[in-house]
Amino acid sequence: MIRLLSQPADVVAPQLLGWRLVRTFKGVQLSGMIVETEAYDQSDAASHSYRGMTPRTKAMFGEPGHAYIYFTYGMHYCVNVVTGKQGHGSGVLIRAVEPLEGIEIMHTLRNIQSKANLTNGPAKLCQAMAIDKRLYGHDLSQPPLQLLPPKDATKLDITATTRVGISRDTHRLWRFFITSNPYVSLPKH
DNA sequence: CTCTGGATTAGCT
DNA sequence: GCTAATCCAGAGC
Repeated sequence: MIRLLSQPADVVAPQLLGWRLVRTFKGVQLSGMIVETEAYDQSDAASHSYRGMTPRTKAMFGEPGHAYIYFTYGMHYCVNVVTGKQGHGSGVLIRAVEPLEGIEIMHTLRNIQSKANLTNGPAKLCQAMAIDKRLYGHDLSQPPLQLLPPKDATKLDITATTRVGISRDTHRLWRFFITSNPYVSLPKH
């Protein structure tokens, strides 16, 4: 797993599709299959690591396989899997998962009335899985937040597009999702 | 110190 | 399609 994660973010991002994100929360297991990712690298002006290491982005420059979590728009958290070698600032943003276990708890954590999906957006899945800054820098090989390989080696049909919500380096095809999966954040694009 | 805008989302028009 | 919500990192002075 570390062998995979120490590669560049744009190489790792499509390969994390089909992996599971497992959160142990109050003794209950919440899990989902990763269906959408985006790559960010220090050479990329859209990345938080572009301007070098700061207290906020420290984890992106740390060990691969740990969590880089950031807070944005005054209310949302998003989670990345740190990639690349120690000292290189890169990571893979988890943009959507397909809920597998603990779906009722996720509904409670999301606290929404609408039928909008539970985990089809980077901040939505963090809310549904109780992921916030307490897990900043967490080693994803350990509970209470783990990244686990797919159970089977089915070859996935993957689509690559430009990334969502950025205003610089917009041309890179660094967003990856499982083609036709209903749990991606923006099926069209 | 002050200012700006963001790897977003829900709810309304 | 539009925008409020609501915090703080990063930049500029």
